[in-house]
Amino acid sequence: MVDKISSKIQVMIIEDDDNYRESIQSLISESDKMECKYAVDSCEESFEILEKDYVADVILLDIKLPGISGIEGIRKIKAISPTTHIIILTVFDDDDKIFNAICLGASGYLLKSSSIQKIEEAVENVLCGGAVMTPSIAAKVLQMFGQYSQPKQDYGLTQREKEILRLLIDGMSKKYIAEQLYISLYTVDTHLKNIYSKLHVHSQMDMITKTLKEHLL
Amino acid sequence: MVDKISSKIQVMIIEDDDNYRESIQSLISESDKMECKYAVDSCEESFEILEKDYVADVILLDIKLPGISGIEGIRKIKAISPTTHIIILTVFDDDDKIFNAICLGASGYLLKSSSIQKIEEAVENVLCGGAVMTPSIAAKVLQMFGQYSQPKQDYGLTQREKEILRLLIDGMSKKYIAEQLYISLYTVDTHLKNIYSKLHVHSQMDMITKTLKEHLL
DNA sequence: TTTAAAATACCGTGATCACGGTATTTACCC
DNA sequence: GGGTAAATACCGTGATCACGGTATTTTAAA
Repeated sequence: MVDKISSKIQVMIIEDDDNYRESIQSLISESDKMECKYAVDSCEESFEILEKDYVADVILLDIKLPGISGIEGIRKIKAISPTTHIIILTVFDDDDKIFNAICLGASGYLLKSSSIQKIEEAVENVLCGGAVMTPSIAAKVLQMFGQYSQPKQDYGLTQREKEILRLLIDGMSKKYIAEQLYISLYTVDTHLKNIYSKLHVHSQMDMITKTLKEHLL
Repeated sequence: MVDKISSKIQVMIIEDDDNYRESIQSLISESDKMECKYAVDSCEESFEILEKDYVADVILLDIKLPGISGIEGIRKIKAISPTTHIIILTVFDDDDKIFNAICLGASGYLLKSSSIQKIEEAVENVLCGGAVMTPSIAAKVLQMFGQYSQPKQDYGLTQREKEILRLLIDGMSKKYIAEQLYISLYTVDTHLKNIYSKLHVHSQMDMITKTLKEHLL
């Protein structure tokens, strides 16, 4: 038997800074829960390993990498090994890339300055289906969430007007709406005129973009 | 001098479970960084205290409360004391309420089962402008983020088609777009026809709703 | 009970749109 | 050099839209 089956969590590191990579690898080696068989310096290398038999439970992934970047790598890694969880591990200056990363399916985002305890904790958490973020990242994510669900400005639409707006957004024509609501097409027109006036728009298109962008309704 | 000015972080607790409240309060009292002068069992009580001189740095807030709920309370607390950070502290069964909470301006969401170390850590983090989430919450938040920005389906729009789509979403008319791009109105029309065909829609409205809802572009 | 707001209905006109054609030029790939 | 995709241009017709009026009924508030 060449390879003894290990019950430890299989962690892979993709990081081009030799010092950091080796340092993390040796720290992980000291853990009794985790094991790091492969620590590579590019996504390309990791693909080769993953395409063979090796199954990584968690990959610690740097963003700034030569060749295929970490962000791009996420997609491919997920494609080769869907069950593998990815934790982004980087310095804090990538800002907008973070969002790409988490949208692409990374389960966590940690600073390189994080302690080995934090990393171990993160690894365990993502294996349980959780996600991990440093507070600064979390704050940004939450901030975006806040923006996303603010009705902020109230244009004083009446119930009927909102109802008609909803139907229009669902793709119905004025004519069809009139039929559905058992009212005259002229009435729908009047409502529409009032909505336009309240929203300060001059076409259905403007109205719909405004409604969807500002999350009215 | 009645009140000695303390340099410790001022933490307030709003929690209706007597046991839990008192237990947390006494644990905080043991900390040399935090101090808990007020531990109340309703939002109403906290309002009174905040409306006087007292300034809380952080409030640990339960969601399920008699009278004004924690969710509703957030808004008022923020109104009275805008600099106060709020950490939701509750059992994990509120699910959708979490999102309301974070959208309303809570800086963190912890489980009641969290250790005092985690709580202390969280308090320090939110004071630095960070946010804190338990991994399970974070996973949900990220999941929503992922949905929000997936192009998933590619309709094979060409560059020019995307450009025109963008301009239409910015509220421009076909005629105006033609002028801006120095092309004929007929050409815009042709592009539009092709876009319709690729997106399987039959009007600008449908096109825009589809584009915005599916986050194409 | 008076007032105001909301919902309803109607008309006409000019503008814009959707969509069926057809056709040419450019660029790139095999 | 032939094939293909992309971008460009043109035409006509019927449908739909935007918007200016005006006006009645219903409902709710004062």
